[in-house]
Amino acid sequence: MTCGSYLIDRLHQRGFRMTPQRMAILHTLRRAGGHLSATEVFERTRRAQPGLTEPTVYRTLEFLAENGYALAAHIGGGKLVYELTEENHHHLICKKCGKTISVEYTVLASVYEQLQLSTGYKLDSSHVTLFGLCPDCQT
Amino acid sequence: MTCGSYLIDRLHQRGFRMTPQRMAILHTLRRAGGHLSATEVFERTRRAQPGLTEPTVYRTLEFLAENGYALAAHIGGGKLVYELTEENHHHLICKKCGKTISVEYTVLASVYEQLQLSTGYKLDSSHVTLFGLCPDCQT
DNA sequence: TTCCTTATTGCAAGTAGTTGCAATAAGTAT
DNA sequence: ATACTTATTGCAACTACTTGCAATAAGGAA
Ligand SMILES: [Mn+2]
Ligand SMILES: [Mn+2]
Ligand SMILES: [Zn+2]
Ligand SMILES: [Zn+2]
Repeated sequence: MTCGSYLIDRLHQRGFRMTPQRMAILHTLRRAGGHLSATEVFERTRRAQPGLTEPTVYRTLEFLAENGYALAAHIGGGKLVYELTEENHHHLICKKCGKTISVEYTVLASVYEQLQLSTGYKLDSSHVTLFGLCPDCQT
Repeated sequence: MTCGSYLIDRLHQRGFRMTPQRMAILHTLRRAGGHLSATEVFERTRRAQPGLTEPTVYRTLEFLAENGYALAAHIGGGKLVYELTEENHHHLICKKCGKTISVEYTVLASVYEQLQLSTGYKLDSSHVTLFGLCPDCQT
């Protein structure tokens, strides 16, 4: 039916509920395919859900990310974006022009394992964002 | 004299100016020793500089970080903090309890070099923040 | 269907951070 | 000292994000 239906059982098993708002926000994320800010999600989802409010969007996105239904990424300048969980990947972002490239999930795996051993911290090893300067901006 | 005096020549060489506001903000950062948010910097610096405004604080901190006079770090939840450049280090932050530990600068050097070779990006290799769960929060 | 519990939402008000622009004042030259 | 250039600031208005709380409604039980 709608594009969030597949989640209903998983939500219920954990005591959560499916709502029209969550359904619509999931639909927006699915349709976008890539990274969206909370404001973008709000503006796009509102078209199908006129009553939708900003706090609901912020809380829903946080909820989805915390429970593994979506990925969050800090992309610099304090900006936070979300996307639906697809295959695992990381990002390199150019601080100057904003150009973003994806990095294989496996590239960071060994380093993170080493750090986990030496510190005891269990590190996020998915959807990590690294910053730098792209080839064009290194003048 | 005041704790930002040592910067005056370096600023002038680049066409920048030293101001009472910058001096006072540098003094606040120096005295704190560790990470401070923009709001914390504003509230502390205002005590010595009553006319100081928020935009000036935000712009000054951004200026200091962009020009290598201070370090910025995203510490999760969209929070951004600043500190004066001392010895190089990274941070591991627990997403649950917020506990932060420092990591040797050298730990990440080799990985970042490899990534630079494979992507062409020149990556930030100082004051990197990684997220995860500390030993206590891994239940 | 109807009732019940409580997760979730909307509202209203608040805090945090940003931006355009005119006024100020740091530094330099005369 | 004085005048000049323009980097920097303060102001005001704006956008982004958060929070407490009462009202709503999802899901389960009777
Ligand atoms: Mn991504
Ligand atoms: Mn630090
Ligand atoms: Zn670039
Ligand atoms: Zn912890």
